[in-house]
Amino acid sequence: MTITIQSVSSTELERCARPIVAVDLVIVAMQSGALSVLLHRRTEPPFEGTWALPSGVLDVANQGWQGESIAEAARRIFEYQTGIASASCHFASLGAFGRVGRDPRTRVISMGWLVGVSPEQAARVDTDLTCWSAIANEVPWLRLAFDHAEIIATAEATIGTTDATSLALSLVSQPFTVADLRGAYEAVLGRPQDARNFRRKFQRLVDIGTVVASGDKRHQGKSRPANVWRAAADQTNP
Amino acid sequence: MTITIQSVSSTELERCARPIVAVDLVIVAMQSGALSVLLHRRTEPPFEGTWALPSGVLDVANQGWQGESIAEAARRIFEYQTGIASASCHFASLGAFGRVGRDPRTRVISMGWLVGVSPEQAARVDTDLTCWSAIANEVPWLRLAFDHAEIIATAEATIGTTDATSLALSLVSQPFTVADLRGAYEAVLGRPQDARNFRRKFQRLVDIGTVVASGDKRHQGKSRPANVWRAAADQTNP
DNA sequence: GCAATAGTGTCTTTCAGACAATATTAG
DNA sequence: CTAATATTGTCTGAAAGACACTATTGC
Repeated sequence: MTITIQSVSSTELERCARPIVAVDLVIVAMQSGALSVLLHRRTEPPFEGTWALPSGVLDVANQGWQGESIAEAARRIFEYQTGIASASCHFASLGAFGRVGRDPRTRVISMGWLVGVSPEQAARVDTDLTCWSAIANEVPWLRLAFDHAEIIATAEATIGTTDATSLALSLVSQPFTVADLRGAYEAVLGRPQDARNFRRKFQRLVDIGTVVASGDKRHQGKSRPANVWRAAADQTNP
Repeated sequence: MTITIQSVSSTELERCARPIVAVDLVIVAMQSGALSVLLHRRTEPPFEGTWALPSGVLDVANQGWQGESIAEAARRIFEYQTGIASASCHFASLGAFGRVGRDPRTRVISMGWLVGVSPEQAARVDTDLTCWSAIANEVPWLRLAFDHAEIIATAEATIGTTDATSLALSLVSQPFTVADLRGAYEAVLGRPQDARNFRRKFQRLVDIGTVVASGDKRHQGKSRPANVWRAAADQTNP
């Protein structure tokens, strides 16, 4: 038996039911040396009173034509929810989360995005109905709204398998010392990094131009001053 | 200035415009030693007469409640379009493709999926309005419908960066010889593999149980018979 | 014996991880 | 001089790539 491949007809395309497409943000920052996720407390059903990821709905009709791209939506919703300019932040897609029933109201396909922000940026977020929860802390995950625990688990897996450099660079204040960046790597990778081996890895980042010397030095207390560095301009992933 | 994070309200969720969510399949198979992609010729606008990837629309309302998950949709549409049982095939998500204007009719967010099929399965697909096009062949990509050239480019990038083992195992007939699998690796990686170094890599797959000896031997023409092997049962990615 | 493919071992390079000593500042 | 942090170099093991020979079959 052979099969002939068929296209979706235009009439079928017009008639068929459509889901909502949303964006869920896993916004991470360093809090006292560990990775934390930004959560906010829901004030209406469903899941009223539980913690949830910041999110928003993809714009399909505005801006004159078909709305905005998914990456644009992620940045717009991030800026709307946090007030932070997205240009200096690291964005990485976590894929689609489309389980049936993940939102009991209607069918929602959500695109997960991982966003890394610096300590200064993180400090600007209002903590009224929000909190930064350590990602290693298992307790709150059990009671998160929707499938947000699954999205955070995917974020953890993505963080663990992709190159840590872009994310770590987005988590440190600019400019930074080698020790600062090493701390970010340790937060991202979840394990201590040997200072000497890390310096070798850092040197490779210098050699390929990912980080550049700022020329200044910085010293804290009574110790030898450290050289300070900056991420090269093109470190954000669109 | 501080910002308070807000949830999407239920009324906004009901009112807002919704996109179509679709699935585009990059179905790959080995054709005379090289990777090929299954294309079909469109018979209606838009892009009438041009080549396109097999695709379908996510089911949101049927099956009683909210329809099907994205992975279920990918397998359903694959089986509908090819007649091949999806259980023995390798599925990997390529992410979302949601550029504004990618479909001129209406806003469509498409989930790309990479599917690897064996030569026997590939041979079952009718070649009436379809073709297997070598993935290294640049010419047809220029004239593909929608953003399907971009999806195939993403598939190539994904193939080049992820571990080739699962995909290669899905591309060979079962059972297979070491030389068969090496040919699949060469097609996937796009470069020749040294037989001796590959045997060492293969031995690691045996050691961790990814492939198991079938016990038989196979010989072609006048040469020494080769041992034949099988992929372990749990090689498909859902 | 000859043709053809299957299967095995060694050397080198590269990268990651374990490990200790020296350098520069404030006090 | 002491405290504190910054910076640098060596050894070792794992894995990948380059490379040549032996083994088993049909004819």
